[in-house]
Amino acid sequence: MDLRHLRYFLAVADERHFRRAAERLGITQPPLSARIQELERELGVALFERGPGQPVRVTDAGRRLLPWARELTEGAERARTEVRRAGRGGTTVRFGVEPAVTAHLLADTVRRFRGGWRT
Amino acid sequence: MDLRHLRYFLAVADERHFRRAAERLGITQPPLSARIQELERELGVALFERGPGQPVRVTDAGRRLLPWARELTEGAERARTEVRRAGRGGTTVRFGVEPAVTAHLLADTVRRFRGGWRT
DNA sequence: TAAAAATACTCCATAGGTATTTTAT
DNA sequence: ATAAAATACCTATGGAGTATTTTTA
Repeated sequence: MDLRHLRYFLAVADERHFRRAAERLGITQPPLSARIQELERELGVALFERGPGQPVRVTDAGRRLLPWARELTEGAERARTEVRRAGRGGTTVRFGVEPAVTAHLLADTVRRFRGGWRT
Repeated sequence: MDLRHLRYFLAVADERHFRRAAERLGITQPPLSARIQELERELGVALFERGPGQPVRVTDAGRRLLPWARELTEGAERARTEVRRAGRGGTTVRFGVEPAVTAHLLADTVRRFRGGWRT
């Protein structure tokens, strides 16, 4: 299982249609079917019910995979962004905001931050 | 960037030594160097300082990648486990515990759960 | 009969192996 | 001189494409 399998899985789950999902992914339908079959074989479980003339349905096991697939593909994207930024000398900040901090104060602070903290 | 790149990255960061990391990964040193170089090229930044005779050091950007690499590789493992279990008809439970719940009560409840809830 | 996924195959890109080179200590 | 990573090159696996088949509604 790699990130490609998860992206493909998400596309099929989203489109509920292999050909359209393949189109969205910029590939053709057969390799998409192959990748999904690989994933299903590795996990030992069907992720979709499908067949000619039937609508594609996500199975229970597939539904379990959905949030993980989203988390992992999005996490990879965030990692790329953060590390690239670090490579350009930037950084990434994460902070909590207590309820006592008003939206106005927060917005004002962010505005100053983007201006370079010239208070 | 796929999960393999992240596993390889973690191995090198852990061993601080390409040959030993490769050994741990069950491959040889040259393809490991190649995969790390690919990752660095994709991210546009050096992840390690290295060279003959120098110790391998993780760069600042590499340090930014570390927690993501751990989260993503471990997340993939958890996803596999959870979906396989669902395929066997099992499920995965996640719940919070308020401080009023004593460790003893919690342990007792888990024990009953594993026994099939025959209260 | 039509639509959709599966299958068969071919080709190419990429991962991994072996041998060798380069270079900082 | 040594140790370690980089490079060169070869091979094989696997991902993607095209053509075709299968199947069920």
